[in-house]
Amino acid sequence: MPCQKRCGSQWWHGKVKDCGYRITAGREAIIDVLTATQDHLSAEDVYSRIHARFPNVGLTTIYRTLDMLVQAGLVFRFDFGDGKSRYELTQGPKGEHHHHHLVCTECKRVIDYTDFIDDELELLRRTEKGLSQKYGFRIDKHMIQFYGVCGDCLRGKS
Amino acid sequence: MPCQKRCGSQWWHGKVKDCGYRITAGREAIIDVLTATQDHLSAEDVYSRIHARFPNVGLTTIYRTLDMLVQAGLVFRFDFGDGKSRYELTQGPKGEHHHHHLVCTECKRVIDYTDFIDDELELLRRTEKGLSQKYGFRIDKHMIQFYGVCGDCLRGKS
DNA sequence: ATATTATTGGAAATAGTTTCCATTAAGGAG
DNA sequence: CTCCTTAATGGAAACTATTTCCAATAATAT
Repeated sequence: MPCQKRCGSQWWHGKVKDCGYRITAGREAIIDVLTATQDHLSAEDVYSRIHARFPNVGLTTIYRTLDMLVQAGLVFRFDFGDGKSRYELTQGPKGEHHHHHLVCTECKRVIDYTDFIDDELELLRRTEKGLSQKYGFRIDKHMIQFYGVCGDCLRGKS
Repeated sequence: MPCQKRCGSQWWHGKVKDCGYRITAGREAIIDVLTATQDHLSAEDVYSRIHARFPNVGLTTIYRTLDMLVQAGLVFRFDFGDGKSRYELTQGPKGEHHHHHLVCTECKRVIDYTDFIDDELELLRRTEKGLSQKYGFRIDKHMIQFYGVCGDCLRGKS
């Protein structure tokens, strides 16, 4: 696929190049899809959204590229317990919206929350520091998820 | 499989029965394996440990039983990013050792830590309360994991 | 001891993800 | 701008963890 027009969003080019990866139209398209959504997309989700515009981008490339973006630190891979990986930008073009997740174990709905995030991040920073000292780890990222049953499912039941 | 001798550990029988499940030798064996280890076992791991003593317990039963134990709240399922689920008792017979995880993304080693856990749990309690009020969730459990590169891998590299 | 119903093992099916390999295209050098 | 090297690609096939199916078996209530 020729890579004619890629002017819109270059904020991520540096990180990708720094890791020795090339900029391609497929990668561009995947980043675009992830940038445009608030959802937690699976590889298949990304594939179908891309396929509409670029019918010749294969599912294999989606997997490969998502892996690559995870390596490069641009994307975070989540597991919400439904058997497939979900992908999200670690941060958008402007560094916005770091959040944590609240997962309904009944309907599998996932809520992003940012409430309390400041307290959480503050504690996490302290914990990260302590852990990295005690265990000699270099800590790159964290993950916090709460699991439970959402209001709808609670009402729908009992 | 006849269930001849199951006197050792009955602390979990109540929870299982309360959920309408039966006590079987296979379930007994699986709980025993999980109780006896500090590791993060996959279904296959559990299978091979059980198979030594009970050659006629099938892998399917392992999966089924682990699912059931997760439902009953006795076991927690983790995903450390290596493509297979890992299982751990939510708490041992005496409620000991609640911990969080530190995962090396290079060698996949997982360290259980309990340092800082008090501060973390205190914050989590507050967050849980706030979240459940705001979003109407009933929160059942949480998961905190840190990802990074362990000391050995850091040294082995650069 | 018996009847009911959940649990079981094994084979086969499924689903997500990875591998393989010949082809194509990105990015640096000239 | 063109050439060259090497990474990236697509599609089919392979792989692996997990689930489904079903007839046989065993756990509990009576």
